[in-house]
Amino acid sequence: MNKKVPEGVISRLFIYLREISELTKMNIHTISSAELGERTNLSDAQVRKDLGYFGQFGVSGAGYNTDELKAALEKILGKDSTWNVAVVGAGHLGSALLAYPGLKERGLNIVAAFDVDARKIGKQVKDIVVQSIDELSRAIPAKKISIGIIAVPAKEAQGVADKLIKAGVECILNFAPATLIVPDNVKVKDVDLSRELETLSYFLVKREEMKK
Amino acid sequence: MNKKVPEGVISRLFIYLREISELTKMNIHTISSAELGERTNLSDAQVRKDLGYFGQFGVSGAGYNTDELKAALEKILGKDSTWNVAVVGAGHLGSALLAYPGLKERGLNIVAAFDVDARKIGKQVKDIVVQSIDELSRAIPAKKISIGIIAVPAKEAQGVADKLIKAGVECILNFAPATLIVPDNVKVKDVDLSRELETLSYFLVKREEMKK
DNA sequence: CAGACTTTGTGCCACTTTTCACAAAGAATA
DNA sequence: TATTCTTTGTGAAAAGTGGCACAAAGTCTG
Repeated sequence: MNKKVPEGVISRLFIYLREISELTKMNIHTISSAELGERTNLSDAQVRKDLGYFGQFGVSGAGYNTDELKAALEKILGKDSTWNVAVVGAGHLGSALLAYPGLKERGLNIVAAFDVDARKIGKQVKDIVVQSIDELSRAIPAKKISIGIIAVPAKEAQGVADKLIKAGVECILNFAPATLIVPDNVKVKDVDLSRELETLSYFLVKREEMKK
Repeated sequence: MNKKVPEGVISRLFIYLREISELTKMNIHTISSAELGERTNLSDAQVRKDLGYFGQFGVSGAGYNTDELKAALEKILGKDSTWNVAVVGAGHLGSALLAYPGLKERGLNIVAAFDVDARKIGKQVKDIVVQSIDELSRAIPAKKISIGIIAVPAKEAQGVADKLIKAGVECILNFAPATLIVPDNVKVKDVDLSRELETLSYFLVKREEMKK
C-alpha cells in the first residue's frame, strides 16, 4: 500500500476535508464524488483517485458517508496530532500569523516568536511575547518546536533558516523571496506573495499582447 | 514561436530574475546554467529548457551574460508595465499586504482597500485609506484596477469574488480557505496559508510513522 | 426479487513536465 | 591556428499526473 503519494493529493485531501466538514455541519450525510468534485472545482475522477491512494471509503451506487469520510481523512492527515510552531520575524506578516486563529484550530500551535529588532522584542500578540532571536536555539528544543515560519526580509532568510535547522526544526514555511539551501532531511515550503502576484500580472501582460 | 508555456516555467523565470538581479548588483556578469540552477535549487537542464521557451540567451562555452539575461527576462515577464491592485479585507493579513513594500517595486500598486467593518473603514495604512466595500463597484473601474486580493473570512470570499468580477477585475489572488467559482476568463490563484502548514505537518506525521 | 439505475474503484491511455544526453558553438590555451 | 575544454540548446526518453471508461458492486423501484 506504500506507493508514493504525490504532494498535490495531500493538498487536495485537505480541501475535501474542509468541504466535508461543512457538509456534516449542515447535516448532510452522503455525497458522491461528482458532487464533491463540483464543490471543489475538481473532476469526479480526481476525487476518487485521490481517495483511492488511501483505501476504499465509498459505497457503489450511493457515494460516501460524510461522517466516515471525515473521520478517515482526519486520520490520514494526522489531524489528531498537534505541532508546535515558531514564527521568526514579527513585522506585519509575522504579526498577522500570530493573530490568525485558524492555525490553532488545525492543530498548529504557535508557541514562540522571534525578532532581531529591539523595538519588537517584548511585544505581545495574543498570548505570545516576541523574544530576541538570540534565544531561538534554546527555545526551539525547550518548547519542542518542529515547524519554523520565516517572515523576515530576504537577506536574513538563509541565516534564520540555518539557525532554525541547527536548533532542530524539521520543516520550514518560508515567506521570504529567497531560495533557501537546506539539508535533505529538512522540508521547505516557499510561499512568495509577490511572486504569486507577479505570475498573475504576467497573465495580464499576455492577455494585453493577445489583444493586439 | 507560440508553443504553450507551462505556468511553472513563468514562476521559475521570476526566480531566475531575482537571482540574476542579485548577481548584477554584485558585479557578476556571467553565469552558467549549472550555477544558476545551484543557486535556485533547480537542475541545469531545467534552467536551460525554461529559457529555451523564449529564445536563445546564452553563449556556448561561456554561459549567460547576467545584464543581458536580466533585460531579457524583464521584457518577457512584462516588468515594464505596472498594474493596479485592490485589497479586500483590512484585517491583519490585508494590512500586512498594504504595508508590504516589495509589491510596488515589482510594478504592483495597491491603490485601494475595502472592508465591511465600520471600525476599519477610514483606517489608513501607508497612503491607502480603507473604504467601505459598497464603494468597490465604483472604485474598481475608476482606478483601473485589474487585480483583486481577497483577504476576508472564507464565508465572505465568494461574495467578494462576485463583486470584484462584476466590477471588472481580471485576476484574483485568494487568501481565503474557500473554493471560488468564477467564469473562465477570470484567473484565480489560491494561497491558503493554513493548508501550506497543514501539508508540512502531514510530512511530520508521515515521518513519525516511519520511525515506528 | 428481478431489472433498471447509480456510483465506486481502477486499469489504461493521453498529456504534461522533467531529465538525459549529445552535437554544435564558442572560449581558452599554447 | 589547431586542439582541448566548457557550456549551450534541444531532440528523445522517462517520469509524473490527470482523465476516460467500464466492470463490479451496491441501491432503488415496482
